[in-house]
Amino acid sequence: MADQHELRDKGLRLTPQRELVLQAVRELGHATPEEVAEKVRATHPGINLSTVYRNLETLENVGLVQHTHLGHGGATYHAAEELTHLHLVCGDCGSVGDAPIDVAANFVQNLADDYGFRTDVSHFAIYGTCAACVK
Amino acid sequence: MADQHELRDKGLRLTPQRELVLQAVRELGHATPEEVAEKVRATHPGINLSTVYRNLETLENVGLVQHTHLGHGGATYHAAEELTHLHLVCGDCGSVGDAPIDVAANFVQNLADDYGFRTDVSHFAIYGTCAACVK
DNA sequence: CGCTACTTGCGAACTACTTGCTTCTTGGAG
DNA sequence: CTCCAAGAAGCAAGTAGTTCGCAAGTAGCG
Repeated sequence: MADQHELRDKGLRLTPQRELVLQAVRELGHATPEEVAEKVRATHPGINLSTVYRNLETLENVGLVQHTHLGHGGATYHAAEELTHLHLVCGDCGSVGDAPIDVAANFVQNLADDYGFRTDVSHFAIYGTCAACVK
Repeated sequence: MADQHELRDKGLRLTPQRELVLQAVRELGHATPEEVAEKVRATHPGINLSTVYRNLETLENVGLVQHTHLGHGGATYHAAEELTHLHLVCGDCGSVGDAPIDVAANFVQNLADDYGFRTDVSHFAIYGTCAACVK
């Protein structure tokens, strides 16, 4: 598995727990640490919450996962491969929709041109009201 | 004061503490509940943190202040009058810059057209790297 | 196969925020 | 001007989410 490479290059190991955490993130799409832990417990009940937290942090350093703020305060994790969309969080119903990252391309360009600011659009959710709740 | 109106219309009161909280938010531009509390304590040392939290919530319901997520998890409050800009948070140095809301106009329009999503751009910070750190 | 450094599990500690309860205060009514 | 009900403040305990310390376990190089 290529993942092993990413880890070992930094002197890290691919432990069963770590593998499970990564797999859980990939399957869940986006999930809070708590949700990841729950998922992992399905196949490995003894895993500790702090292990999940540590592994998410580790995997993030290596670049295999990334976190996003969806608003409630807690971070939400993604597999790095999926980071091609941004999140539309509805303040009314709480749903989280996706949109391809290029709807923001123009916006990102504006910020780069006018402020020299290099934007990571997917890091924060976009807050508003979804189509269903607007009605 | 007009504020009194906004409050009383909803059966709420204008207490010294509430006034101070509002004033602190206005003076600070944007601040975490903790920072507001600290500011208020300068002139009213006995104020309780929970009072600040409750007042921020109350003032938000009335529409005099609004909160934004800047990322660390805690909310950040603004006076409603100042909500005409969005926040550029730098992941490297942690600085928070402002940008007029119209740089996002295009982006907002895209989301509205393609997804029927009504965006509140200022609610979440825009994450990235500021000009100074890009160098 | 053995060793060493990285990891895990677990409990306790922390931080940021919330809630319950009692006492005090605001502000409209009399 | 005084009274009173409802709202608000203060305090303290509670909760959620996350981190830390340390002893025991284990991946993986040699």
